[in-house]
Order: sequence, then C-alpha cells, then structure tokens
Amino acid sequence: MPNKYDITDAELEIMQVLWKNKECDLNTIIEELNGETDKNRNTVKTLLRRLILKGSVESKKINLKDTVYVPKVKKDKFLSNQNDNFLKKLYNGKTGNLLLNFVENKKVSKEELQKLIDILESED
Amino acid sequence: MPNKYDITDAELEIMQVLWKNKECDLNTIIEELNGETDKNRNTVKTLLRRLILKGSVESKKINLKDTVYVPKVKKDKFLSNQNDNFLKKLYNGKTGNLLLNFVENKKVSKEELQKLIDILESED
DNA sequence: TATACAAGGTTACATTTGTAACCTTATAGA
DNA sequence: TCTATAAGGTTACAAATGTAACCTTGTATA
Repeated sequence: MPNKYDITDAELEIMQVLWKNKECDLNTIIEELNGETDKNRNTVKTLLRRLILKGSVESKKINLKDTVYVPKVKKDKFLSNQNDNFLKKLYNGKTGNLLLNFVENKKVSKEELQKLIDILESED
Repeated sequence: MPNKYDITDAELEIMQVLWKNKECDLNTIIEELNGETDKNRNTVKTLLRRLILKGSVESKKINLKDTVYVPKVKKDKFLSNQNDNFLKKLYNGKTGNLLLNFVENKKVSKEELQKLIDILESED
C-alpha cells in the first residue's frame, strides 16, 4: 500500500548509502552504516526487503550467491517530496513561512541570502 | 519516556487547535478539527491523554464536569525543534543545504529572498 | 426522584516500525 | 567428497501510533 516515497527513518539510512554508492552489496551497506548507526545484519536485510516491497529499491542478482541493491527513487525527488510534506505539516505549505522562521531565529544570514539571489540571477 | 516535544502527527493536529485558541475544551477541539480531519471523540480524548502524559498539554478542571486543555509547549519552540530534526535528517543539519535545494527547484523567488534581507536589515 | 445523556477516563486493537532470531542453500576448504 | 560458513530470505516480536469501543459519574429533565 505505501508508495516508494514512504521511507521510514531506519530505511532512509540505507537509502543514503545507496544514493552515495549508486548500487551496493549488503556488506558494503553494513560497513558504511557502522559508525553512523550500528545495525544487525538481519535488520538491514529486513529493511532492504521492505524497501524492495515498496519499489524504492531493486535487487539485482550478480550470481547464484551474490546480490546488489539499486535505489529506485532519485534522491532529489525524494527530498522535494519530504520538503513538501514538511511544509504542509508545519508551515501551511508555504516556503515563505519557513524562511521567515529561519530569519526570525537567526538561522540564516544576510550573506547567505544574498548568495542565493546571486545564484538565481546567474541563471537567467 | 518520550519528552513533550515528541509529538506525533495525529497529536500535532490537536496542538494546532490548542495553540490557536490558547486553551480549549474538548468540544471546541473536535469542532475545529472537523473539516480538516474527522476524528472520533474518543480518539481525541486518547490523544489528549497521551499529550498530557508527555507533558505537552495540561488539563484544568473548570468544575466537576468540565475540563479545559492548555498547551504546555510553545509553538515556536516546537517549530525550532522540528526544523532542527528535519535539517539533521535530510540536510546534514545545514540550513544552507535546504535553501539551496529551494533555489534549485524554484521554490523561492529573488523577491522573497530580498524581502527577507530587508527584514534582517531593518532589525539592526 | 429516577433516568438518559453528556463529559471525561480507561482499555483494546490493528497497523506500522525498529530490531533481530531463525531457516535455506551455495561454496570453499578439510 | 563432506561440512562449516557466508549470503540471502522469512518469520517473529516488542514498542509506537492511529483509531475507537467500553466504563463511570454528574446533571438536567420527564
């Protein structure tokens, strides 16, 4: 029932590794997770299975014994999706409201904002 | 175990009503939720109880029969908290990364950014 | 004054999520 | 060739979450 963008926190950690490495075998995933979060091998396998169930990840068999996992959602699409949900949930869906909050709480400086304007201007 | 800022999605809808009305009785909450989300009276009671358990809400008895519910977390504190979590989870904790994403996806205009700079400048 | 209802509190239950044990099978080394 | 191990797949389980039924009790009204 859940779609491929419905990715839980634990699942996300795995997606991050997949996005970083394009595709990955289980051992690599576990290795990269260590330090960040310590997860049992079986836990990772279950998370991968759920991601596959939802269509967020695909498994490719290399041979009878080995498998690699490939992300099937693009990171930038996922991020847009998360941004939208977050804005909808807390800021009436309006980017402006969130930005205003950042400004009010000094989470962003004049210089940063100016740099963003520069980027926008360099585009047209 | 969870602290007063650990508010779930369903609980948040109730907090929004409480923040808007300062304090509120059950009927008002249910009334205001309708249209937005349709929740059974008992569902709302359970959510309120959980919020009270965590210290996010306090209940004040008006008389033997009636009660009002008062938010015990400030909305702006809650929002900062949510912003931090969101940034940590998806943007390495950096406001700049999120803003850059907004710019790249045309979620924010030059004019908006300029307005924010103006606000910052009018403050000092 | 007896009783139905409204208000609040408590218990229950299915689903989702995080975590890990358990089961199979292919293969490398004894 | 036989067997321990590594790789992958499946099942299990507790905690969190969303939802609502069930239980008490004060009170208005028949």
